[in-house]
Amino acid sequence: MPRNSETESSRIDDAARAAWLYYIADNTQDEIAGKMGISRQSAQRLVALATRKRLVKFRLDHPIARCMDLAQRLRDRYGLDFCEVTLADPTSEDPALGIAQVAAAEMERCLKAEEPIVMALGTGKEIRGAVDQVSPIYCPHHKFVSLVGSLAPDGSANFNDPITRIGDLTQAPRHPLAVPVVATTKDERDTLCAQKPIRINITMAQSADVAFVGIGELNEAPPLLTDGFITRQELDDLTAAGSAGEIIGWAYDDQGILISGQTNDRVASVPLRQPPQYPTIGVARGPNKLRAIRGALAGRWITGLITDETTADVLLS
Amino acid sequence: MPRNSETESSRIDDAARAAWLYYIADNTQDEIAGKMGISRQSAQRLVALATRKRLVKFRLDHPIARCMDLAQRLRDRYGLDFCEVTLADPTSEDPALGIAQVAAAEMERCLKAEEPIVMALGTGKEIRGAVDQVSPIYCPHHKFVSLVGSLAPDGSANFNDPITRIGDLTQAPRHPLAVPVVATTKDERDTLCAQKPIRINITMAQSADVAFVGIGELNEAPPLLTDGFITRQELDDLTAAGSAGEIIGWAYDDQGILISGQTNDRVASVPLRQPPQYPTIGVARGPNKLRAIRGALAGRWITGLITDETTADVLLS
DNA sequence: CAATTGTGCGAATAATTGCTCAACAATATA
DNA sequence: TATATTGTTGAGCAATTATTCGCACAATTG
Repeated sequence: MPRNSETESSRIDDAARAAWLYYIADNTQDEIAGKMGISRQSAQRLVALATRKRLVKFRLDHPIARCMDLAQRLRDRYGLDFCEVTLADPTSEDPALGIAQVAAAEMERCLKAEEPIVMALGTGKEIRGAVDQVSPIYCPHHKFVSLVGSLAPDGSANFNDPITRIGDLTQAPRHPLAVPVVATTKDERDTLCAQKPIRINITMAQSADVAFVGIGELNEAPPLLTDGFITRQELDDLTAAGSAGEIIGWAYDDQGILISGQTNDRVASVPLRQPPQYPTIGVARGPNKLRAIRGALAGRWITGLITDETTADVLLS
Repeated sequence: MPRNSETESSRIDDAARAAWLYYIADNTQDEIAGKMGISRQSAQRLVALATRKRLVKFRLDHPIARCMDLAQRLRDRYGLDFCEVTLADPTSEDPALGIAQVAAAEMERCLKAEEPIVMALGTGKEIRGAVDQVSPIYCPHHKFVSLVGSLAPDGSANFNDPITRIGDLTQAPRHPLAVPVVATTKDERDTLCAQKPIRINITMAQSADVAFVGIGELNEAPPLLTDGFITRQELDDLTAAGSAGEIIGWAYDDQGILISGQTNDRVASVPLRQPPQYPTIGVARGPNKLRAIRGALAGRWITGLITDETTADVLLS
């Protein structure tokens, strides 16, 4: 337990200071220890803390020829307005590795706009990871709106919502959707979505200026299942109906056609348009997402894609 | 000598890849070696190359309470519109350490503007260091103009000019001043500045939207002297006349009043206005710059300041 | 009030990274 | 063509960094 909030925040300050001395001023941890009057180990811990808490951000500014080429070919092949391909680490399991940084850079680009914009966000590890990489920018003139319910299955509000986080970073108004991802019945969904605050948010989301969404797989253990938003039975039914993937809860097949009935009747997310009315960037990578990404591209659910080298390779093969 | 440009650029690509695996994907250099099919040492060298070439950039996103406070007090005390204070490493000799990163972030902020702007730049290690930290952004609608001559004393064009560099990064038009910093005689200066292309650039610079300038000291061994722009005799004369510092070549005293005559009669830089007609950010730190910074503040030559903790401390004491 | 728990600390040690050196290959220069 | 020059490589070694462990301390809990 933290001693109190003051010591806690000064520890973070110290961590930032140590990390600065380490990464920017190019000191060794021994030197940092000397300058800050602490032991070498403590210096090491502070630096590690700063990176863990993402106080330091690494950015790689170099166009890798191969990635540029893959992105161009993906744009051409799938008629995308926007595509970025990042490097890949075939070993890593992290679904957001690399693409989070790229998505964050693109989000930041959107946020610099002088005129107010509405940015719509989905959920998932990729979007959350991207938001975590966004640098604090003061832009209270923008608005953030959630495309998908942010109530956990137990009904509690999810404070790890990307919407909450990016609102903090920008000090801008945020509009989470205070509904579950999937309602129990169609009627319940309709009732929930008819509530005035929810209606307002959905309307806002439908006229957003840009959206960032994850692309969910629907195979063995998709996040929708493991996070308890749908049951094993529902997943099996979706699979049997030919589901290839989902975007903000809407399941579609390999051709990108929405699955009729099933959970789609009860999803409380913002309705998707096909093709989208505004730039909609899909953020996804990894072999288990391939089918879902292909479906999303086939159905023109997205106008932009951020993925990695290996995924891009397969999508083009 | 590089084998040829292809191997050269692919080496940089490899460096970027290695650095990505190291900093973003969190691999050890051993793992990188394995994945890229090279020896551990080569992996180490690639990572080092990437950092040396500034392909990887470190950014610290945390408001250090003390720095925020110092900045606020500097703004209040000297009537600045803008002030940022960064951490300090008392040990380091690097005149641009830390402030370069902050200045780069501020430059990037300016560059996001949709409507075209003209950014004016001075010279010196601080400005050069800042420009080196700017990430490539495609913004050909902006323009960059130099406030000070970019011809070396031997008459050769200086390709390390910040203007050239930032023009490359943004793919925007750049307007260097193809004159020496200090002409041999007043007449020569007048003749040079009367040339049409020079006149055009000076006019553009005078109606810029923002400027970033270094603040030069005029003590034992200022850059103006060591780079051969002025002679020892000229420096001694300036010192005797009470010079405290210089901005883009214009020398002023402790009250910020321009030194009359001397090199100021022959400086081929853009004339300064007092106070400036547009945001003018001074970028400087370090004990040997204190007098120069104080003079610049007293004379209201700048509307903004980027400096470090220890310098800020002394400026406020 | 004692037990528990989480957290930070230093010491020791393991892992990783950086540096120097000598050999060598490619290119430029005489 | 011979010879410098420049830059790259791997090996071994030195320096730096990360991890583990046991202990101490403060806050919470029973």
